[in-house]
Amino acid sequence: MKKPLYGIFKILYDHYGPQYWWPAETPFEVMVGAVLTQNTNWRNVEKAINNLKRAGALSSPKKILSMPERKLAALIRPAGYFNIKAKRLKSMVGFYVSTLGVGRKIAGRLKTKRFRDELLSVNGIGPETADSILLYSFGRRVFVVDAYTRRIFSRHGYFASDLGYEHIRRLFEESLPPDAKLYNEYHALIVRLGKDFCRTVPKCELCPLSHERK
DNA sequence: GACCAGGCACATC
DNA sequence: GATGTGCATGGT
Repeated sequence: MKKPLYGIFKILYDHYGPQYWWPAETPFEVMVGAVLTQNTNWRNVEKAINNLKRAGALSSPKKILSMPERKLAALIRPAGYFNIKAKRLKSMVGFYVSTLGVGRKIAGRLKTKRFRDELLSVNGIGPETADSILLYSFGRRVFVVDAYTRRIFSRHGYFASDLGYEHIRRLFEESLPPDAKLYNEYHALIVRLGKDFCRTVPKCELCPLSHERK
């Protein structure tokens, strides 16, 4: 019998302690980072975010909207895919200003399901980016699934490696207490574990979960 | 020089 | 509905 997912959380938490996610100064910065980190090393994202900060582009969403796309792309160059991500940032910030409202008043009234659907309709925001924004920027109770989650838990036999995003998300949400703080910490711990051990080594004996393997 | 990193949209079958 | 491909930098 496999250890419950909540048990895995406890192992990780005992091993690593709190992760204090998301690494950003403001909720808006979380949203920008969520787009920039798509298939990209966080170190590269940090360089791009620092460029944006120096340019004053994170102090107000409208600065990003008024900035020429080429200039925006140049600033986020270190994060890779800079042309496509410049477009995605523009559409994401457009949504932030128009639909969510600058004071986030509208967002507060949206139910999470509706909020998620709205985010998914924005160009450049897919399931993981939407869920990262919902959880880490707005504190909504949504479990974030990423490549590490899929890789680690499929290797440990919890599901097939090609199981769909929504199925994996549902599995975690239905197996865990409904607690946004828990989801926050759990996803961060999974990423921490993935960075440490589960990159290219399928079975690493140093992994804190290795003794849980059947 | 190959391989990878906290995905997504779009084309094609 | 599933599968393949382009997007791009910087670290190991």
